[in-house]
Amino acid sequence: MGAPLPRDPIADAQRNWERHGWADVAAPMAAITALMRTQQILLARIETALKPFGLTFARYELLALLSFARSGALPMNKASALLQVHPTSVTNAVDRLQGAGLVLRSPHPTDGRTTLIELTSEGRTLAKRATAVLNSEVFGRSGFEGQDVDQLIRILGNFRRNAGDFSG
Amino acid sequence: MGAPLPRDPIADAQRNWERHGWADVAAPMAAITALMRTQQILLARIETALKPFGLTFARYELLALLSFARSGALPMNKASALLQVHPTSVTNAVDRLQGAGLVLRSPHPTDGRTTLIELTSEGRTLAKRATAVLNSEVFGRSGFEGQDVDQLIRILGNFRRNAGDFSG
DNA sequence: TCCAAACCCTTGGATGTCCTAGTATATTGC
DNA sequence: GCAATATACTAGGACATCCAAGGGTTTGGA
Repeated sequence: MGAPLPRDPIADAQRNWERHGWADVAAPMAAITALMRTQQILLARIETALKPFGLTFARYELLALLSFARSGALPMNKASALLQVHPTSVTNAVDRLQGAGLVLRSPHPTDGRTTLIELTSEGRTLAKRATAVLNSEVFGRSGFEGQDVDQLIRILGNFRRNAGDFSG
Repeated sequence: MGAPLPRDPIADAQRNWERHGWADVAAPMAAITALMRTQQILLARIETALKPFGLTFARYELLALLSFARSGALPMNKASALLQVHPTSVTNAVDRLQGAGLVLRSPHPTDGRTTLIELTSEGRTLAKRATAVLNSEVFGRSGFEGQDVDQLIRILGNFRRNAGDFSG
């Protein structure tokens, strides 16, 4: 977006919070704001890596999820639950993936309400190639140190459990 | 979106990565995926808290930024740089805030290219009230433990510096 | 001086997310 | 068995983000 700022704007915000008498919540405010910004940076990296494949992160996630399902197929509602996004977002992603020939919709054998998303062979191939690039260009160069990765997994895992994402 | 899942889908993904021979990047993948999901949860909480004020997080951030500027005014490009979002996103936010009477555009006194965003008194009042609610309902109940907040600030701060957000 | 390059903001288009509402199919209870 | 309730997916709309392109303003070098 531009050259680096001379100072960390989030640290400045934290100081502003403290100066205004909100010292008790200044640190969580800073942590949450930093998390939002970090997500933005990482998402941009991921989208850049996926662009050559004509994929976005949302579509890639669905493709990857399907590729790990033994049968290569999942009901839409199951995909929505596992990806933890709104059902309409899955509909949107499937529309586009289907248009690109990477997945197809098929009726559920026993439940007429349910639609199965099936990976095509093109979809499976593309998922594999995209994963290789993501692994090498994004996850392999995350910029997080080894111990920090473990800390993040622990802290964010606790948070997500408390937020009701999973009960395990 | 629904009931908690019986198992953590991100931990499952991490196991899938390891099982497919990508053990070297499985942990960063899990950390990054968890970060994306956490951002989603936090954003939803923030948007819920701001809804009664007719604000979104993007608009709130701009309002808050202005309220900390001594003069209560900032050039659009400065706001874009400090919030670290694309200039068009600022245009969009200003359009809506202006429509709500919370800010107004005024010409820069010496540079004809630049537009200043000015907080109105309604804007200043609303920013104050919205901040109070965010502090008590979101930041004050973040769900992160004290030490973890410090860890997050440190880890994400290092990441953002390495990513070129700031040089400090 | 003067014109090209740099900078600032806005418009238009593509994507993704969510919410609300509507249609179709299953399940449950009387 | 049939009506009421629950579940699954989709259509339409509101927002936010980014990119590409365009028009106006400044700056700086020839």
